[in-house]
Amino acid sequence: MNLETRIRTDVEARIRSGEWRPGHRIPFEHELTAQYGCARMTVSKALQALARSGLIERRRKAGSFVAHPHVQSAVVAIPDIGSRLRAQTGAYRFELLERQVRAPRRQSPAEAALHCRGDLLVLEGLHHAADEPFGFEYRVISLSCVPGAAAVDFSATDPGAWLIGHVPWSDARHRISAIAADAGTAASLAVAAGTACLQLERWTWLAEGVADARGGAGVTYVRQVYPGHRYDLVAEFKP
Amino acid sequence: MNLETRIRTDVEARIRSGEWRPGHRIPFEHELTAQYGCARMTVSKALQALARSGLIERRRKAGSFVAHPHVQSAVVAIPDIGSRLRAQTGAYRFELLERQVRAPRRQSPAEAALHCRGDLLVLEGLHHAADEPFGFEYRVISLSCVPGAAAVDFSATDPGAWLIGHVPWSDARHRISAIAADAGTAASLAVAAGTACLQLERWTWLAEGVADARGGAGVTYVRQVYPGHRYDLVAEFKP
DNA sequence: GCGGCGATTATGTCTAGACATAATAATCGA
DNA sequence: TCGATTATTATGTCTAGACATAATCGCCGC
Repeated sequence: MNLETRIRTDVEARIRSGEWRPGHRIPFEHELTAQYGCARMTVSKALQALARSGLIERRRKAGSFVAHPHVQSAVVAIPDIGSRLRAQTGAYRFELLERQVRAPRRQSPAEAALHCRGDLLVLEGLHHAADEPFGFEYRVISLSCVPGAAAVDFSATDPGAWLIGHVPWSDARHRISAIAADAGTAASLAVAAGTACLQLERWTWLAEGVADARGGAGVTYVRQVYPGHRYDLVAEFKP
Repeated sequence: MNLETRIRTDVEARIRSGEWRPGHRIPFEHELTAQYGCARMTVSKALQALARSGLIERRRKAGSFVAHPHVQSAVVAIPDIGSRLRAQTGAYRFELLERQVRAPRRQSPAEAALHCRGDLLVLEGLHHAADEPFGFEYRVISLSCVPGAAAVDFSATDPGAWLIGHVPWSDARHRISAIAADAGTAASLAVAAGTACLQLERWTWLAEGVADARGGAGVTYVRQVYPGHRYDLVAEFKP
C-alpha cells in the first residue's frame, strides 16, 4: 500500500473507531510529516482526500478537525435493472408493450422538465425476471437529442441499457416515491390494483452549455414501477 | 480559480458536452502540461480527481480515456427529516409515542443485523409538520454503545438529530422500499390502512475493528414510514 | 477592558525534478 | 509465423523545496 493511502486509512480508522471524535483536532501536517518520515505533499494529499470525502474539515491556521456526521447527505446506489436481474436470477427479458412517436406534451410536468423541442419516442414495457413481470417502465426519448433511437428495435433490447451505450455523460435527477398501482399498471404487473409500489423516476439532460445546440438538453425521462414486495433499494455507505 | 480546478473543469466540460465521447482518449499528461504551461503534478492531480469521480479511466502506457456512463451506481441524497421539514415548512415537532428498554430480540432480522449484546432503548414516534403527522419512526438504540441515550428525554428531541450529535462517524446501510401501511401505522399517520408508503430503513454500526470493544458494533436501527403522497426522495447528481 | 493591527502559522497551491510500475510496441530467435 | 524478450512510454508515487492565503493570537494603545 502506498504511503498516502496508509496515512489516509490510519487517520480514518481512528475517526471511525471513535478514538478521535467529531471536533477533535488531528495532528498538524508537519507532525504527520515527522511521524511518517515523508514530504508534506504526501500528508497533504492524504488529508485533502479525507476532506473531499467529508470526513474531516480543514481550516487555515487552525488545523484539521474531525467533521460532525451529517447523515442528511447519505447516498444510495440505484442499480440498473437489467444488469441487476441478470446477476441475481440469470434470467432477464424486456417486453415492449407500446411504441409511438409524438410531439412533447407541455401539460406533462415530466416532459416539460426535459425542455425538449423535437419529437419524442415514447415506449412502454415490462422487465421480466424468469418470465415473471418484475417492473413496469414508461420511457420518453428525445429524438432530436438521440436520433439513433428511432431505428432501434426495442422489442429486443432494454432501452436503458441501449441508452447507456449511446448517450455520452450527462446530468440527471432522480425521484423515489411510493404509489398505489393503478388498474392498468397493476394488470401488467399481475398484482392487485392499489398494491404499494416503488416508483423510480429519472430525468437525464446533457450538461449545461450544449443545451441549445441540439434542440433542447433533455435526453430521456423514465418512470419505473415495482411492486413493493419484489424490489427494494439497498446500499452500504459511509455517511 | 486555481490551475488544477481549471484543467479539471475544462476536461469535464468537453466530456459533458459530448465533444469527447465515451472511449475517447484525452490528451496525455505531457500534452496538457505543455498546453497549460505548468508542472506535470498539477495536470496529474486534475486527472486523478476526474478518475476518482469516475468520469475518466486511466491506464498506464495507454493513456486516459473518457469512461462509459454507468447509471447503475447513481446516488440519491437522503435528507434528515427534521432539518428538511424545518427548512421547508418552518414547523416541525417530534412526538414520542412509546419508550421501553429491553433485551435484543434474536428473531428480529433488523435487530439481529446490529449484532448488539447489551440492552436496547426502543422508541416509537411521529414526525409532525405543522401539527400534521408526516412520518412514523420506529427506532432501536444500543445502550451499550450509546449509554448516554438512556438519560435523554426524547419526548422533546428528535432521536435522529440527537444521535447525529452524540455518535461518532460510523458505517451504515440503507434500504428503501414501498409497503402498504398496516392498521396501527395508518392510524398514527391519519391515513387509510393499506395506503402506499415509502419505507426507509437505516442500520448504523461503528466501523469494523472496534466492534468487540463495546458490546457489539451496532449503534442504531431506524425504520421510517411516510405516506407516498407526502414524501419522496429527490436528488440531482451526475452519474 | 477592548478594538485594531501586525506577527505568526497551518493549509493551499505549485514546481521541477526523481524513480517505480505496468502495459504496449518493437525486436529477435526458434 | 509465432512466441519470448526487450525497449519504450504514460501513469503512479514521492521529494524538497517555494510562495500565497487566510485565520488566529498576542501585543499595544486607548
